[in-house]
Amino acid sequence: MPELPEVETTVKALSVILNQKISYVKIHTSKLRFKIPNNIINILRNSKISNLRRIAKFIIIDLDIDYSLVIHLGMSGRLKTVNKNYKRIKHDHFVLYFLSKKILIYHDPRKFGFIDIVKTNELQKQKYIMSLGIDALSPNLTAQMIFEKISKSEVPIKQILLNQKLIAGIGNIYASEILFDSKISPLTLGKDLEISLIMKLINSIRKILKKAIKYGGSSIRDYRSIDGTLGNFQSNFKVYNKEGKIIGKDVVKKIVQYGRSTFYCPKIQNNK
DNA sequence: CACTCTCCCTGAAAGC
DNA sequence: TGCTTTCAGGGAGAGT
Repeated sequence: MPELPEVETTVKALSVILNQKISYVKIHTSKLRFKIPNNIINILRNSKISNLRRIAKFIIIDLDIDYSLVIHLGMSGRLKTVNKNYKRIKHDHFVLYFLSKKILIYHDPRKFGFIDIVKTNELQKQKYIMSLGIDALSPNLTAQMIFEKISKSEVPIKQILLNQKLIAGIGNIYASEILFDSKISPLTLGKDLEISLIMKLINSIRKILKKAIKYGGSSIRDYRSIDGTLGNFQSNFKVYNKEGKIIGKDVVKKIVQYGRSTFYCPKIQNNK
């Protein structure tokens, strides 16, 4: 599932299309989470990729014509590139053909992702970007900042971590992994987290996400295969999807919070 | 505004 | 075996 590390890895891998000129755009399915804008074909055709970046879980592909292509992978979205001889497979929804014969494909079985085109200088005004909190890997993220926002919250920390308005980039999988690493119970309410624990939490956020990027970076060698991005990560999960696994004197337990599964070790994650 | 819940979608896995 | 049901997840939007 694409969370911050997978998006970061994808953006890095996309460097192969940097400075490339788009020659042809094909929309196979316009109805994703939102409809792909009609004008996207005209804007993209003949433009050149000038920059690639990530904002939270959004992939931003800047063009040389002051427009930016915005891609969100939702939960099953993947981007893949091929050099030529592309043959469309099921769930390939959007395809960019480059003058160099390289091809970029957006593939998304569940269609939870979306694709948008906006003027680059209006990107920050888009509601999906505007509402985002500080990036999970921002060096400016401080415990004080988070403490001020959650010190009255009755919401459990697991759910707080998923709130993109507060901290952007963490999804359901890494939320469990981060809490396990910081030995904080997912059930702890925001208001009950002392600043020292928030500092610990932030350390774990950085540690886990950076580690995932590192592993993602090594698995991305196989970027052309669709499932390549996730393969190597799973073996690194300590608790996610590991219900019943014995860790020390504890056992991984699965609970459901706000309709999302949470995996944790009740004895280890006791906030001590 | 802040919070909770439902829904979108498909494929994999579990259930029968 | 094969059909049916359940579950997974990011985030918008509705409801409270």
